[in-house]
Amino acid sequence: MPATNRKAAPQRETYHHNDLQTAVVARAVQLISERGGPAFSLRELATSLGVSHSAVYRHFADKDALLESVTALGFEEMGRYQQAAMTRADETPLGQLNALCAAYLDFAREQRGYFALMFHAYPISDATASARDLHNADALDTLVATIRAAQDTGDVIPGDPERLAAYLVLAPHGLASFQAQGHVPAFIARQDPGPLSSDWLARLALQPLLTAPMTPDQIARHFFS
Amino acid sequence: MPATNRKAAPQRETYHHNDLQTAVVARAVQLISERGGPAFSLRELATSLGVSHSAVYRHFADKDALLESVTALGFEEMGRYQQAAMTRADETPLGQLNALCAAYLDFAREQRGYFALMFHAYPISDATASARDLHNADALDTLVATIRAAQDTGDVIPGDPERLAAYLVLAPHGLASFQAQGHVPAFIARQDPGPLSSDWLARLALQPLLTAPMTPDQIARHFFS
DNA sequence: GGCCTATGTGACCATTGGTAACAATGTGAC
DNA sequence: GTCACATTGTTACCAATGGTCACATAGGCC
Repeated sequence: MPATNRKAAPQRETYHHNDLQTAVVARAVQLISERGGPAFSLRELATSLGVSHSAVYRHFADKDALLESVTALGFEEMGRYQQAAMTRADETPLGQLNALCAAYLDFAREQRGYFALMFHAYPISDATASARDLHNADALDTLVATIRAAQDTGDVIPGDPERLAAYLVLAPHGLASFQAQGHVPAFIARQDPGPLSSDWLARLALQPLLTAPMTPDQIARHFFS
Repeated sequence: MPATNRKAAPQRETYHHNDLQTAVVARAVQLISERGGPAFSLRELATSLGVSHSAVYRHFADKDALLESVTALGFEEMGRYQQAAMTRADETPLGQLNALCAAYLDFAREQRGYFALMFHAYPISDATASARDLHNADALDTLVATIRAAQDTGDVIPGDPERLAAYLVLAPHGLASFQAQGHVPAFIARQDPGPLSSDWLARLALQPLLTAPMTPDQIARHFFS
């Protein structure tokens, strides 16, 4: 036998795998995360689960269908990042805004694979598009409420909160998009006096909306005390 | 003969193609532009040029090498968009800023294929990364100078021009990234009272930097007089 | 003309996404 | 229990793809 040029399939003793569907998605998530995108073959995925590649087609119409499932999980995960940011942030609305931006950037950095599927795929599938709209509807409520609160405390400039929210999404998304690609342009990266941190980047995006933006001096003192 | 399931190869009468390298890149640009990304096979490219697929390997080490050449052209093209924006814009610095942002968005929309190669590929190749840095160095000079001018006229809020430039790149890039994927989130799209135009989107990104942001009423009057 | 190099060809390979006929297993009706 | 049937998995197969190699053709230079 030519035997194993791939890692030996973990032999299972039962003929049926009992929850192959879940196992396939889980492994796909893992592979995508490891490789920063859907750079795996169905065959290697199936083999690594000790299953023939055609078994996968019992559970997913094709590879795209599998990727859509994974993408949907990505939006859920992103929602969890957002919620965690809200609960973990200090109590000021401005702190929360900062945490929300930072969470977006953390997600793009830590979950490259998900981010690529969610935002760097073309053409975007209908399923992904509606998953995104659903996520946005939720996320927007939180964001707008937080902006309103930050306006009430006088930290954020006046204006229609939903409009400000639109700005506040675009800049972090732009940054996240660079970040996800693994190469933040130098002239942006050097806005950060230290190693790139999400908190820093979030602050950068937020500055234009602040009634009292920090001076470079203040920033240096605040972060490198 | 099974004959042509693909479009018949345009027969050439000379054995040598005389400038296959150029022809390959040109056709690759065309295919990428038509399909919004590198969704073509070397074989179909070669066949459409009336050449065997292995001929391509005389001029490019592999497919990635070809894509890198195309990507480099993308940065050149983007530079032209930027320059055109500067010369075509009305004479006020603010108008120029708006035109620069709009040009970025126009590029993302009109040159989806280039944009995808340049900014939505992962991992980014070294060649692409340095092409980008080169482009950025040029583009940044223009941008910073324009921002400075707009600050002098009092249209743009004070602050380190390079920092403002960083923001001004991030927001349009975020927008462009959505746009390139063909699905601008609803809550962002509805900031625009009319059909999505780059000019509108540019204005959206610019608003937070303005000393006198427009009201929705003003915008409506300005665009739908 | 003769030689060397550049360029193109066809045959071949392993891998990939996908399909289909078939085999093993679970399940519900009787 | 067992018998039909739907699930789930397997093997064998297919066409397309990126890539390599030995070979063919052409151009340039002596």
